[in-house]
Amino acid sequence: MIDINLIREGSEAVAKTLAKRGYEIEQVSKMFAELLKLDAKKRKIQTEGENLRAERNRLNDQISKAKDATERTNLIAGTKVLSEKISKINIDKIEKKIFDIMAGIPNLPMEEVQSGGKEKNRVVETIGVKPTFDFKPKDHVELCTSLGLIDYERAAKISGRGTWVYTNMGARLEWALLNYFVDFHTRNGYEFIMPPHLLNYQSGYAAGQFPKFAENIFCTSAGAGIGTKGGKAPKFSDPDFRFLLPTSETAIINLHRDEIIPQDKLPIKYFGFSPCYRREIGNYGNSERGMIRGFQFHKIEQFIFCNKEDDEQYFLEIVSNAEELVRGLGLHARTVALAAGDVGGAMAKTYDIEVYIPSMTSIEGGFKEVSSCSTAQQYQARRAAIRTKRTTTEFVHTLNASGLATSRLIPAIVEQFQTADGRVRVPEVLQKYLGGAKFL
RNA sequence: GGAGGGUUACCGAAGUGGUCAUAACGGGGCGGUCUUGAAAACCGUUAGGGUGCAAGCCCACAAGAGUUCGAAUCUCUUACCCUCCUCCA
Repeated sequence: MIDINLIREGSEAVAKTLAKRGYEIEQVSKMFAELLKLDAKKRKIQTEGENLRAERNRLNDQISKAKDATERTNLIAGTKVLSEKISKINIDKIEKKIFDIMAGIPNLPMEEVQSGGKEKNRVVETIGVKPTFDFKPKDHVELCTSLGLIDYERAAKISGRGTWVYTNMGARLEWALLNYFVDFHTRNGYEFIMPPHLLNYQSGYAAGQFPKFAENIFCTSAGAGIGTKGGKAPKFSDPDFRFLLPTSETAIINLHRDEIIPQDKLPIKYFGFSPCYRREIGNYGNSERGMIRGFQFHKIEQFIFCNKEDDEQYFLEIVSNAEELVRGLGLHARTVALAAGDVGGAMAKTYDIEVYIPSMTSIEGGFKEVSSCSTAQQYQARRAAIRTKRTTTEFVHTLNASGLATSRLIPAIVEQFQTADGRVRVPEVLQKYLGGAKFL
């Protein structure tokens, strides 16, 4: 949610900024005109209501002090009229309209963010060197299967498409990656968070998942289920409604929802671990075989709450942390500054770290995102009401970056580190977590 | 799942239809005055939101709805917490 004052004070400048995301200036201006009209109307109605209330409060005060029954009766009659008028004033409807428009406005890309869509993304950093092979390299699905790291077929049997089972050294490799990340962030002074995976509606609402993006989310409720008497689809209104978090970020933001964080607690640096559950509607294609995209994957997320002037500093910090993790594994990857149109709606600036997967070279050069590093500035904090108090209360800035997602690292690792004899070299930093194993 | 009890400020807690939410009373933290220093005492502060140039006004007693001229107080719904029973890794 952006600050409505920005639109009140300079709707043209805001429209111009949104145009960087590909919005039509004319359409945006029209929407703002409508919004400002509603806003003025809302404030007028609100003032009217408050004046009536003030008058009623005055009369009510007099009722208890009335000298005789006649005066009392007259005063009561007066307040009755006022109450009648007050009950007719309904501000909820107009407020909801304003909220709906505001909720639909994405965050404003920062000045340094390139205008335009994906094609304007810019590589800002190259990590490692592109591996070369003097034999015919295999793809990750083949390698993971032949080495017994992942069982795709049985995963389909027990769960369905878009899932996989980690088996044997595959499971240990996954575990090793997570350990490597946990140790790294802990060393850097971040606090480890393991949130519940099922969250309530309010958390989804504050994080912006509901009601607009509900179709991307798995939802549950106690009454839902096949063969259950009275089984039904989950509804928001269901007292047992929960949803499976799409990233631990959703849980971490909500940790401090509706709180005023004391200055001496800032910055708060967390890293969270959870599986990420996503429906991925319409996102499946042949190009994303194996574990490139699934309904459930593991991700460690860095998350920072800070004062606004520290935003830049911590943005650089979380990007460099994510790069450091990739570099530590010895993988070839790159960091890309996303153009405005490719930056997620809640974010003001995003750098993606993309790892190289040789078998996918034909698609965008074979680079796949393993970390998305962003600042939301005040956008998320405003919706979740997370503030701090200096001279007045102000919204904190929130920043988040994967650190990292494992499901795309395994394909990158097995493909980049494969040897002519069909084995895979274990990155040195992971060996201690794998009992010293040098090869898979 | 069953039966009770609760939710008011930083904490404890009073208030049971208007005269106590400018929140009684007790306690802790931080800052200040005073002091050679400390203690004590005193003052300020320790979570708010909306609107307005401002004075101010409105809202906030877990959340929502209702009764009433008027609700912290009465009624209903929901959430959360505690105790006991039941169940359980």
